Amino acid sequence: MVGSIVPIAGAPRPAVTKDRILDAAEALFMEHGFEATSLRSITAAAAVNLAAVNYHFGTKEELFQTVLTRRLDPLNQKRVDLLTRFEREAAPEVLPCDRILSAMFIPALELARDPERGGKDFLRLLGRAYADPAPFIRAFLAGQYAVMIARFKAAFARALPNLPKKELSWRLHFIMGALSYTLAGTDALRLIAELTPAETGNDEVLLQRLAPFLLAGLQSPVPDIAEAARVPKSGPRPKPPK
Amino acid sequence: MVGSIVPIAGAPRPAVTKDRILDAAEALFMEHGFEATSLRSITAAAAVNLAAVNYHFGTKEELFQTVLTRRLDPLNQKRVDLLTRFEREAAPEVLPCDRILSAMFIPALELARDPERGGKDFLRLLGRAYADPAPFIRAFLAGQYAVMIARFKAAFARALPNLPKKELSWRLHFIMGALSYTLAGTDALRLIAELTPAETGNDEVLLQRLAPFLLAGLQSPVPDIAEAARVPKSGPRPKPPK
DNA sequence: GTCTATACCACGATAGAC
DNA sequence: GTCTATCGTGGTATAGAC
Repeated sequence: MVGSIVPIAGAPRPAVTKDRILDAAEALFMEHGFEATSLRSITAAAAVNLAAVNYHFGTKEELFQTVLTRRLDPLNQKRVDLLTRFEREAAPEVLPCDRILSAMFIPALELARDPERGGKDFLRLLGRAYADPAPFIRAFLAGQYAVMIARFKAAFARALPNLPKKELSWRLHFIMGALSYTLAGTDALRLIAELTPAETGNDEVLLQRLAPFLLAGLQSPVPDIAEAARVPKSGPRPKPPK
Repeated sequence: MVGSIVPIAGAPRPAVTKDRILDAAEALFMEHGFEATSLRSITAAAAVNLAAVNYHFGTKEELFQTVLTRRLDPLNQKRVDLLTRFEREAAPEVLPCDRILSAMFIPALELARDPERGGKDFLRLLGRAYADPAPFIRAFLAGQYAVMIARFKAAFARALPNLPKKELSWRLHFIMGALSYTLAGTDALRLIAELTPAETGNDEVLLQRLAPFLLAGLQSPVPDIAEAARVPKSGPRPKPPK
């Protein structure tokens, strides 16, 4: 496996082929998405041979997964660790929702501010991957997130004992959707909201605004779905006589 | 233009080449996404020649845009019309937030229940397109949504007079994110939330749950961003002494 | 105007030489 | 480990048949 034999000289080898490919791939995947990024452009940017990708990673898909795992594994681990720490600090009381959400957001904010680990660009890539229709990407992310989501869901269930489990599942789903979409960046969509690039470029402020928004939805009363299931054909329901 | 001269016989011409391509493309784009769908698979499914796409639509991108426009233009027009109608019915009082959200959701629900117009499958395609990183898709959708979003933003601004315009822009952005992600379907992600396919398959119930969630966030008090801007390095802020 | 056959170049992947 | 050569498939363009 990698590193079974260390290099003879511990000198500062700037970047081995494998790392050069990973760095170039992260930047290009981030900019153009998975399908639109060619292996030829990656190997050209990394100044390595085309076949090196196949040798080190197998397929383009495996390369993509490696790019994601490199950052995502530590991120989700930090989230779980931070949640555990918050819960212990709050014990014996139940950790409130806003603190649970903080345990999800704070590690992401730290990552966004650390250019050494990819910074906000990686969060953009992650958000895009989260919305990608490619089955292999969806299956991969489901596995990556499964443990973290289960852990956070249990924490929310304790904080919201009156919320049905199924409703909680939906709300977590909505939260992940809004979060990933927001992190994916806005590009042309920022025009829709009439936000200037300066306002959208700061991920910290962005997540600081998103968290209260999601918190309010999470803590809202349970809707009566059974009654509202039949939607009138564009017809107004509580219409006043005038 | 199309239809400048009607066919000599008004017979039920089942499907001309152009429509056959559009129908096949819609189904395949929906199933595999834009990049992963080949023109050869589309023309094979439509039983037309490969070059017919180039003749009728120019490029693959233009074909994709045409597929989207066919459903999206009427959908957004209905949303604006319904909002206008609701506002007139509520006059002279200001239309409340939940009614404004209804004007966005009801036409989408009707579309989801109409297989003749693509049904829920089209909404899935739309949600995926909304999250696609391809620049041409983002720019296209920004243009498609610009008028509708501006109209709804004005309505929300009247319903929430104390909410700063900038905060409202953000919240609309979050709403569009959660909505598009939810409509895009869940596939592998539904495993994260531990939802069964039967529970996720019903778009009506899904949107009925999403609307109250978003409404609560939309109406939540304005957060104090200035003070919260500095996030501690994983450090707990309101930590009680123990 | 419509449609077809065909050619072109870039892509991901792989085998085999070095 | 690295490289060259090559294969099948992708989007695109065009010449020409109906």
